[in-house]
Amino acid sequence: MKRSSRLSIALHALVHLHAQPGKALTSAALATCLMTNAVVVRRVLGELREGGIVDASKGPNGGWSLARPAEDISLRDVYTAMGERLLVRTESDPGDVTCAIVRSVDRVMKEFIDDAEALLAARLARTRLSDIASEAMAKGFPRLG
Amino acid sequence: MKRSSRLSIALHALVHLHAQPGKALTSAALATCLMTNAVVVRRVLGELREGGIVDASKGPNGGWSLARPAEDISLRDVYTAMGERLLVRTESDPGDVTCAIVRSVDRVMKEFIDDAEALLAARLARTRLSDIASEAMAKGFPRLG
DNA sequence: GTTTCATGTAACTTTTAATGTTACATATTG
DNA sequence: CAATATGTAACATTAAAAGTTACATGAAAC
Repeated sequence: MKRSSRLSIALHALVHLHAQPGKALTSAALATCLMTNAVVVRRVLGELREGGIVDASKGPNGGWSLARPAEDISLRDVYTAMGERLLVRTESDPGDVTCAIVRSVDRVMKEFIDDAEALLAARLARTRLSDIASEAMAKGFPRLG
Repeated sequence: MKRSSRLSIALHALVHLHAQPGKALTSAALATCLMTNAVVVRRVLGELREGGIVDASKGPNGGWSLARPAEDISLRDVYTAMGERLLVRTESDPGDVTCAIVRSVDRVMKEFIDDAEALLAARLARTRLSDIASEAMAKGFPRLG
């Protein structure tokens, strides 16, 4: 996987977990389906675990599973748990902040970014994991063994 | 300048142009103040020129100037002219789109991104170059010779 | 017209963040 | 204790942005 957002990776993994209720999926199995690496999966799902969205268990028959129903997981929950940034950063060079113009630009941009984050979060809250899952399932998809 | 957004660079340059009405500023002079390179300035302002926000003139006493009053330049105008992305990209790996889940995730994310772009553009439209400039000028700033 | 100065732009290098990889410690099941 | 999975550190790779160099093009001043 070259350049997809961690958010997309997370959602893809979560749909797989939702599709296999009661069965823990390993990082390795998910990595194969997501066309990425097991460590990358652990890094992403590790954040979701800290956010209480998924559970992880070690040992034989261990792996990842949803911590609560897909209906109760919004994209905002996932976004927040990951500390993900949907907005690109706009800070200026630290050596440049002695300039009053730079400070004003930074301040205006910060106000904008703060507003934008709130707007985005509100929009993300409107979509739930179950919305993605039901659409994907309606079309059929390969299950993990 | 290590990692600031092109949008910040553009706004910084535009405020300088606004502060020196009737006088064209060169890429080299702006680069010094923006703590970056003249070619970077030309690349950014070149897009604004195509968007009708600034004018460029060659030869002695040439350089960059605003194409219209700062009151008539919104952050949205600048954003649009630059084809800038405030949102990080979320596409999945092209080799992965045979998976129905990936396609559903991508579709949901695309809907979200489209909505988000509209929200951000509307928010950007509320701030004008003159808003940034008047704040910066109230605090004083170094003029370019 | 020639000199000077500025933009326009191509080609290349450097830098940075994200991602991928390897290796191994830790914990859990049976 | 053997097998298996997460957790994580350390390092390598990759891709995008920015920086740099070099030079062609065009406009003003003399």
